[in-house]
Amino acid sequence: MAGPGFINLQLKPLALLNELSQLRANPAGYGQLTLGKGQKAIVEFVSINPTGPIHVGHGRNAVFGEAIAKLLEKAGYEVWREYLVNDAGNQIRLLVLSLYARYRELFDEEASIPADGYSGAYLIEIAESLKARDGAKWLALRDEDTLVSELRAFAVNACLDFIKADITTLGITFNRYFSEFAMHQETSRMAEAVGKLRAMELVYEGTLPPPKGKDIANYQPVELTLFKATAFGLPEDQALFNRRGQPTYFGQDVAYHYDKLQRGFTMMATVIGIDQTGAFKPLSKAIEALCGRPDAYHPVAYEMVKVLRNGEPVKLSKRAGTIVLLSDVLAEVGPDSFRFAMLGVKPTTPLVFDLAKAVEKNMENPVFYAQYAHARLASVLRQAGGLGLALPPLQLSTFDETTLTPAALTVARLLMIYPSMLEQAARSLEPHRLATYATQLATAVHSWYAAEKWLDDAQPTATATRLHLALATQGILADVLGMCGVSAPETM
RNA sequence: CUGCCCGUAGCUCAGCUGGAUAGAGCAAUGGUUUUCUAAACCAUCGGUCAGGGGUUCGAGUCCCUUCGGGCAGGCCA
Repeated sequence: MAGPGFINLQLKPLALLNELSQLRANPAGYGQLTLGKGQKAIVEFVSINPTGPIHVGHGRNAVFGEAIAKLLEKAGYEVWREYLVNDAGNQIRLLVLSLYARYRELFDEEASIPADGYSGAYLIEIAESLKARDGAKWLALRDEDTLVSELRAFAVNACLDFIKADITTLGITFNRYFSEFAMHQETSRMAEAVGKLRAMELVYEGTLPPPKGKDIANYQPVELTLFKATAFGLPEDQALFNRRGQPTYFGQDVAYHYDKLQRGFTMMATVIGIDQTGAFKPLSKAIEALCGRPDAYHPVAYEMVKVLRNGEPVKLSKRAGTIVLLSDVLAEVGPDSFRFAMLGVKPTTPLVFDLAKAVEKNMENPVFYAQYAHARLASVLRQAGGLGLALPPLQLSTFDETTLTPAALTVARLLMIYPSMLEQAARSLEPHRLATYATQLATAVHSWYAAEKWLDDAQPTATATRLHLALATQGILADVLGMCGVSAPETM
């Protein structure tokens, strides 16, 4: 952290004064970068299939995505936040049929949840609201296709309501919940994208080799519409449509990202789980072909969250109903401490989330440490005001760097690297640097706080210099905590 | 079998484009409030950066390899 040498000795005289003057002149804009040059960026995140409530692991996605969005704004992009509602696949059919089984159970009618369906208790709740809305209206209807088309919107929206409640608790707002189903209903993006790729001779009709690593009974090769991923050095081509002629997941993704390009986004970030990373290689190549730029698409993969309860790992399974709901955890530990815990480690590190420790309100929760540093500075500045030690104007006659102690200079040095830290984090889409920086700065502040006699009438210039630095530090702490989505309390 | 991710102090984790004696918090031990928030500070203890080889003036960081752990590998979702 200290790096080579003693940077504070290398500081040119007045460098700190100039820096603080800039900060004072425009507190909100300090650290604002121009990397994005006002270009349109889209951050797609969460995007969980609307088939039920979300668990604690999805919270990591939400927190990371929001922090990336804030970073890109800081970097000078015009940022759009989007949730892709995957309501076009077969899982929605299973969801509706599972819901319908629960619905029939409410009337003591014969019912069975499909083999690959959803048996979680939340569907009982949703079935009850369906019954409340429509009564016995659907009991006589047994045709599955009709059921799916009639109840699709209700089922999806009910599940989305669960998800949106958690999103709201986390303080996140999406510009749009983008319905994949609606895109296919209302536009011809799929055909357009495929046509464009075909014109580049990247789409052809052909057969794929049997899948490796797994034996599939009765495997029958069939001719499909394929994207020529092998042209980009990937091991296999990728199917755009399945044998029934419907778009595959890959095909839907290609169409969706083509839509993003048509909407004018030149920077497309997507936060996805590590288990999805196999999919983004061919997708990134398809996007590269569609827009002609290899740097438009930025997938950000994050590792899974392992949850410990009483020291034992909790197995996460929607089907078994053993998921740890995000809403439960948020209710227990609060959004601030959850967000900071999720942001504190880099996304490629598997995160162990200990429920017992997350509930504790002590140093196991670093968010308190950082917030406390902010509150302490606020307290000093309050006291100064009460004692009539109001800050004189920030200028050469009232600011003397040579009066600053080593602890204060450590803080000053951290303030001055704030913009470069932000740039680094924005360039690499690594928001965990924000949390790391916040903790570093808080550590320096606590040491500083304990080392000083803050309000010293006998030494007005030294006191004023300290207070100027404290005010600036408080501002930076508040800013970086805000970037993490965490509050910066004046008192604790 | 193939691909991706990970392996840093007893535990949970940092470590910017390779740069000087590897850093925090928790845990352990001992100190610090006649002044401004002790949810804090200070000191001590604790690491052959999984093992081995290579590139380099210099490697936790880059390359190869071994071991160990995780996740993927339909036209599924």
